[in-house]
Amino acid sequence: MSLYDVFFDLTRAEMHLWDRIDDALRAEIDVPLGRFEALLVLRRLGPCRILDVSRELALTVGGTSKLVDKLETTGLCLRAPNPDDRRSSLITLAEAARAVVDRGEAVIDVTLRSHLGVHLSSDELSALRRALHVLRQASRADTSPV
Amino acid sequence: MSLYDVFFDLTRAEMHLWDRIDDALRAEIDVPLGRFEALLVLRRLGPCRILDVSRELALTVGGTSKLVDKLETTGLCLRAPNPDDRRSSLITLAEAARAVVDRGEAVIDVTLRSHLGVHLSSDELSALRRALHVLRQASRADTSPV
DNA sequence: ACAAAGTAGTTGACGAGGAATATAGTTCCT
DNA sequence: AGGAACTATATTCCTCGTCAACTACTTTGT
Repeated sequence: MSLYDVFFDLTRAEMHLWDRIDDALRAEIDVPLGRFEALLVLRRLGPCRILDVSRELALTVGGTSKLVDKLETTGLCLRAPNPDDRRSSLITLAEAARAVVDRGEAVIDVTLRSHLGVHLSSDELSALRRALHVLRQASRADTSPV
Repeated sequence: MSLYDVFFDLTRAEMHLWDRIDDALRAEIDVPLGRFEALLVLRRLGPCRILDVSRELALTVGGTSKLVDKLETTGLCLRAPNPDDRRSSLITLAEAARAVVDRGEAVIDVTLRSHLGVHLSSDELSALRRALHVLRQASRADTSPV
């Protein structure tokens, strides 16, 4: 049993959960998970720059720019000029998007309950949560100094 | 603290570890991780069909076909006619690939030690292993009956 | 034996996201 | 003030992997 086996299970569990949530979100609110994650960030941060969103999502700025393009053309967010820095825009969650985000959140919760909650005891779940959180913090520390 | 937070940490930990291993493999053996995973499967299963590889990797058959194309053009594996079923080929690891796989395995191990082993206690690691394995088994059960 | 149904693989069109590049604006230094 | 260096974003091209359509072969049922 090597570390690779742990990593392999990590990747496949991630792929599977991602796909289940993505399916559910597309079916219920017609927004794929990648875009929905950006909506959650926008709601949490309030109006902010592409760069801020890209950091939260651990995506490149270029990728985030395109992601926001799509949200904008579907009317879920909008770019407004940033009065403090004309290089950037402030990305704002559209008012109409709030209800969508609320519904999507509920969809995710239901999906995860039936795919995480069902299979793991609450002890296993909190152990998982703790370990993943440690790794996430480590990866932040590993990435941000770059 | 919602289940989504656990899922979010899961995805970002996965992305980060994937990228670290991918970087290391490209640097050391010039094979990206996606292709390397297929090599590991081929070594483990011996000569087998596209379908078998696709199941192991949890990819579509079409994607796996293209993955094997690339391994074949770089000389790491080869397709041979399957005597038992002329619809399919048997994919075989090239002899020359064995040394590459051995080196890649070592590269992965070093990389994971410095990104998993360093940050998690052995208790945390085995809890992580256990929880992920449960999820992986659940996703197999969820997928194969389809 | 033969048609119908099922299975293995390939291919082309597509979408996601990264890397490199281009552009515009800002900051710093003198 | 004026230029060098830096920063924020947008854009282009590339790779990866999915989906859907298609071909070829095999299995099943009669």
